Amino acid sequence: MSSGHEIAMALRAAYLTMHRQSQAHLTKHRVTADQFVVLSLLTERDGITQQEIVRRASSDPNTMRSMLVLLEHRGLVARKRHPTDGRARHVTLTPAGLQAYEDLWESISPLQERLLALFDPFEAKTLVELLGRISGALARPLKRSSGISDQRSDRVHEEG
Amino acid sequence: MSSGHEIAMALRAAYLTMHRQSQAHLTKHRVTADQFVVLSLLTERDGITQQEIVRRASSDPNTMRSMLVLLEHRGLVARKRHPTDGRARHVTLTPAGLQAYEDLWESISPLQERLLALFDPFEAKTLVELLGRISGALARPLKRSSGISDQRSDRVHEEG
DNA sequence: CGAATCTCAGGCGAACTGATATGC
DNA sequence: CGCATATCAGTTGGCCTGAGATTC
Repeated sequence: MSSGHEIAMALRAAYLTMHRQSQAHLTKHRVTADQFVVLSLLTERDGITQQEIVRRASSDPNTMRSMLVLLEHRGLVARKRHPTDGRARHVTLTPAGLQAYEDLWESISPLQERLLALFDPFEAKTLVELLGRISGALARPLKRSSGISDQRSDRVHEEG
Repeated sequence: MSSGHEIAMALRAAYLTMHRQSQAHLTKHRVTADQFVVLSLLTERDGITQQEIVRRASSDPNTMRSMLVLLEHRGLVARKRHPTDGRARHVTLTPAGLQAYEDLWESISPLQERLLALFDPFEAKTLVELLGRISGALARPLKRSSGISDQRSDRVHEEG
């Protein structure tokens, strides 16, 4: 029991199901689940580089750029030059973006409560820990990110 | 700690990381991770309807049709009329499809072992159970599937 | 110089909407 | 008839490859 394949299929089913539900809750705001993720990352730490967003969102530079350009056109984020590194972009949430995020949060919070209600506190903690093990161990060095450290550097744990 | 959002982000990161790795391992065979999932479902139970595949793959009819048409053009699956229901399609794996699946399995098994090695047996079982709770509880009645019962019916649990 | 960050062009698989044909 | 299954047309967002510009 519990082969690697079984874990993979369970992970896939859980993610796709949740993702569909998220999409459904957000679609009336004309925002996708992935765009919501980007906005939420910016509320957690505003003013970071695109590369940093790429890492936190488990995405890639090209995809993230087009997403951010789209969000910029809607006035939800601002993309300025990084003050000390001319190569990088300093991405921030606009007031409209923050407002949009709060509206989106209201739309999606019933789903998140429903998700949380499936577990007792210990189970929830366990689940997050086990999932973190997967993303931690299987994460690839996409572009060998060394990090600019916008405000403070968070160590990139290179797996041995 | 462990809010609904935190669970969702951990789930997302774990899935996307695993999905990228799977893609990378399969790309040399010109098969996507989702196509591999379809093939693996057919090896578990061959000769089922498209609707059944849709449910098991957590997908939708339109997407699944185009995937199956693609796999049919490559000679990996066959799509015939269902013997007792003229509306349905009876999807089977061709010999070439079975061979392809075995090759794909070899390519991807190192990743699956790596995935499995992250957990002790109890953790693996726990993880699968917790993930199953998510897909079970959040699954939507996409089209209110009643099931044709290809070989035996598996009860569709309508949530109350 | 090399390396990092981002930009740009283009292609592709998957998900979706909405409408339609056909058989139960 | 209603309903279920599958099909078809078309759109979109996200992921990818590969190339290039700019800056460190």
